[in-house]
Amino acid sequence: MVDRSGELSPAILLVDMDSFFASVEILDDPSLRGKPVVVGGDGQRGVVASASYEARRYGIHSAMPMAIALRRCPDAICVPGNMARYAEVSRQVHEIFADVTPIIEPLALDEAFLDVTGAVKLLGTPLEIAHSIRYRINQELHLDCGIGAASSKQVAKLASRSAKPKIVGDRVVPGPGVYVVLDEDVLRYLHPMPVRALFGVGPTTANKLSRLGIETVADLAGLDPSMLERHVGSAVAHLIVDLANGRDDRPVEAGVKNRSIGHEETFSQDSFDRTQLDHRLRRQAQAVSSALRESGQEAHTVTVKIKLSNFEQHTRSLTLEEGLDDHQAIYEVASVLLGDHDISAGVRLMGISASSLRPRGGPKQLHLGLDAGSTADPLVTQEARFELREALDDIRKRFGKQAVGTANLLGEDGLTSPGQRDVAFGAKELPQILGNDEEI
DNA sequence: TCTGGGGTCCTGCTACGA
DNA sequence: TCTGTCGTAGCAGGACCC
Repeated sequence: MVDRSGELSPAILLVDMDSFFASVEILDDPSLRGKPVVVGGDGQRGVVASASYEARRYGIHSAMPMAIALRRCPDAICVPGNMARYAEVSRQVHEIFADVTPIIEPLALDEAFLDVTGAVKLLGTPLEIAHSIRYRINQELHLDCGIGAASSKQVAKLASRSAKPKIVGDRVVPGPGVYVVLDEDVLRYLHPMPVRALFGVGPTTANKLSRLGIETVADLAGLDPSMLERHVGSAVAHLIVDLANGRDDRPVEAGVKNRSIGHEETFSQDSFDRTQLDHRLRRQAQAVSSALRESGQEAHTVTVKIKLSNFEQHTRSLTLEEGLDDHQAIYEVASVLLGDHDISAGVRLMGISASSLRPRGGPKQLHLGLDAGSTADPLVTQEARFELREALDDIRKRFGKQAVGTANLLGEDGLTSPGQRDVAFGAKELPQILGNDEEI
């Protein structure tokens, strides 16, 4: 067969590791090889994060409640999972990608888009590049993957599924490993698929479309998006009709930063106890603040989410002028937000998320909490103000009297004048809680 | 059968300032 | 001074992804 993958422009690969978490567990413990392995939370409330192909033969798949998975296959070996280890292997996989192209957009630990357009002259056609990446992952890391190649992200993603092994009945049928969809074949490839295959069509949207008699991508392709707007919203309507017609010009973007960082947990038993929730909130605030500092960012919005025993979900959020990255400050904001929640129904899950992220170390707007009336704010403490003043004095001692000033004295570019340090103070007050932080 | 944890994006509503 | 309009930002909820 003639390799025409060189005609793809841009040439986009989607590399998807096979049963990634389960495969890493088997790699680390070869006695698991050939056995049904499921990775995920144990207990009654966990779900499957990854399942080996032997486990999939029993109808087990990711996101399935662990209780059901174990009922389907009582002999399945349940492994709790080790995200740090998976992240480490993921980094090794990315090192192989980096030898091919710098344009890598990770989707998850086990998946990434690669734009290999620039590598074609040097390394061969996209098909040859895909095979060489697969070969190296297999030889160097002893793992398998499926790779889809196309000139758009959406089609490359679907092609990667076509490349992977399939479960037919209770048999595992090997896939081709690499699957290329040429531009001239895109519509032929897409149109017979169910609408659910498209990115952006989940169970809810698929149900709505089904009620309108739209079952396949071909059904969707012939529609005017404005006819769908009333049912699925304008953004989704335009997105899915475009995708159904093979229109997708989203580029592969390298170095995309997270927009939020969060931590949440489902409790083994519903909690009705505010003191217990408060302890857990403090722990979650520590996890989030550590992650923020590790990423070199600070958050201006803090959101507390709870899921009640009846699965109702509620969020409360607060946006602050100053960025937070220390756990005490995040905890205090989260604590106020949690106080707004009615927990009488019992809390199944609770989490904190930090968003509106900005790089740490840029010009800061700290809050003094010193002006009249501001002490009404529950977050203002005498201690914090005292410590803040001490910190200011320290800054002035070390960097001079001009080292700190008020935000309204900043230049139009938001920066202090040359020679000044990068700390300024705003007028609306909510204190930066300083010091006494065992993590700092 | 009974639903995790990490995220992103969109929508509708409300408040607020110009 | 009051009222209506518009744009923007924040908030809460929902759908989606892996």
